[in-house]
Amino acid sequence: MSTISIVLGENFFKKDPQSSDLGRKIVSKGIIVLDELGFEEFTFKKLAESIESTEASVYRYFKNKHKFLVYLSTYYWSWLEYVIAFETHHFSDAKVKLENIIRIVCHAQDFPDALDLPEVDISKLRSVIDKESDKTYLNRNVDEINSKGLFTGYKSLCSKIAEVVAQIDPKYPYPRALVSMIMEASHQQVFFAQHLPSLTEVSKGKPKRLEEQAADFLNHTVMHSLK
Amino acid sequence: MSTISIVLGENFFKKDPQSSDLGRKIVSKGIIVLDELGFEEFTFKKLAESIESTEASVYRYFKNKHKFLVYLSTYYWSWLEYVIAFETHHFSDAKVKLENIIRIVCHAQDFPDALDLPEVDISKLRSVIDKESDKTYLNRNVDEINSKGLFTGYKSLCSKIAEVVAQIDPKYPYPRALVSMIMEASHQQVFFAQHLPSLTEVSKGKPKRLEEQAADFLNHTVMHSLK
DNA sequence: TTGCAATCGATAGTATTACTATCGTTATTA
DNA sequence: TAATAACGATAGTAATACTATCGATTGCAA
Repeated sequence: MSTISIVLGENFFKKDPQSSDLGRKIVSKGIIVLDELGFEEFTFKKLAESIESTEASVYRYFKNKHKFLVYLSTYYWSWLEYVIAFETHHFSDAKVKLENIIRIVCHAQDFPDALDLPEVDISKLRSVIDKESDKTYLNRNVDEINSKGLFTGYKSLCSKIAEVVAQIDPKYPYPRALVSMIMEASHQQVFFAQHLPSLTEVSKGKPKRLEEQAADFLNHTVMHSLK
Repeated sequence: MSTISIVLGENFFKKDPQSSDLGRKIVSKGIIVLDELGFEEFTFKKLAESIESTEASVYRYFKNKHKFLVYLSTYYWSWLEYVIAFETHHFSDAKVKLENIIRIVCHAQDFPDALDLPEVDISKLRSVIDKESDKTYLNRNVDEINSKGLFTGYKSLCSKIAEVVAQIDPKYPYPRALVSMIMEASHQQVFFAQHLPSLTEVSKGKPKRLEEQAADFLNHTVMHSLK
């Protein structure tokens, strides 16, 4: 048996949280507390209390909570890129491949346990990403953060998907815009279904899961745009 | 000559900012300061200083800065709904109508001075909406805020556009999802062009304005999805 | 014109946030 | 055995996000 691990560069932290028990606890419990409180209410002090450590110790690993969110987001996008590669590399037909990618992006299908992450509850992390990941870049310091390479996880994932789009229809003029739009929509539509249901047909009252409904909608949109 | 005015209900404030000079100043200067500092750095104290008033006075009008953002957002969506009605009511062909609506939503075309707002710099307000409006609902209190009717401005606008979509293609299964997706994309794509250019073909290096390029992309997407 | 209410500035005060810094103990490693 | 790293404990600071009170001005109504 094996486990995978996502390794992030040193720009993402002050001290690598994967290098110690405390660090791993900060990440795994941080996801849970962040999910419960939301980014605005979340503080390092509250996280520290929940793991019976101290504020100062958490600050040894991350400069501030925004950087912590960037770390978690990149961790998630890197994992997703790996899952997509693992699950779709064998599809030769680009159309089928893209359809599956979209289903994975939406979490419309299960993935094998081998792709689980040690210590990290991936569905909680996904929940955090849905609600908070936009805040990584909806920020006054986007340009500075971007210049340090902290968005490469997301950009790399989008690029790879855009390449598949371009394979299907090389003349389509907006592969990257289309991909970034559906990436955002993949969590927005589920969020809307849960909180502002009048904004979407994705709905709790239907037989399929919200994630599957979102994937159906996005696949419909993408396939009609192409070729 | 005439000016229009957007009137919001009393759930949006503690004291109606349109009822006094100070209130109007809070709104008009608030937009500017918010645009400059970004939501996280923005405080009522800084706003108060910039209009030579006091923190306590600002708090007399708005409970907190999040409510202030909700006020501004609703103000903007209400204005936009009015502009759309004014500028597109004469189109009988639903397709042409939708195309124009999308151009207006993206700010891809000018509007007559008659639709200007007194005391409010609409392009600055638009800039604030682009960067910050998602934070109105990406929030732990979405459900509470929604239950007080504070998102009706946005929901109403989306509904009206979705109706036009349904007119064009009554069998299309996702009119509301499509509209909410492109509403979000209309500011995201411009934001990406400015800060994360690898995520979109909308680009500063092209002859058309970013807003026009975004409108072209969204019109392409919508028209291929329908019928 | 007296008086009342509303408005606002001025000031003060509190709890929490977002950190930074230092110190001492314990565990690890060389 | 000695050095070092990791961490908990504690303290402290500036800013934030408020709430509360007081007094001066202004307009309007009896």
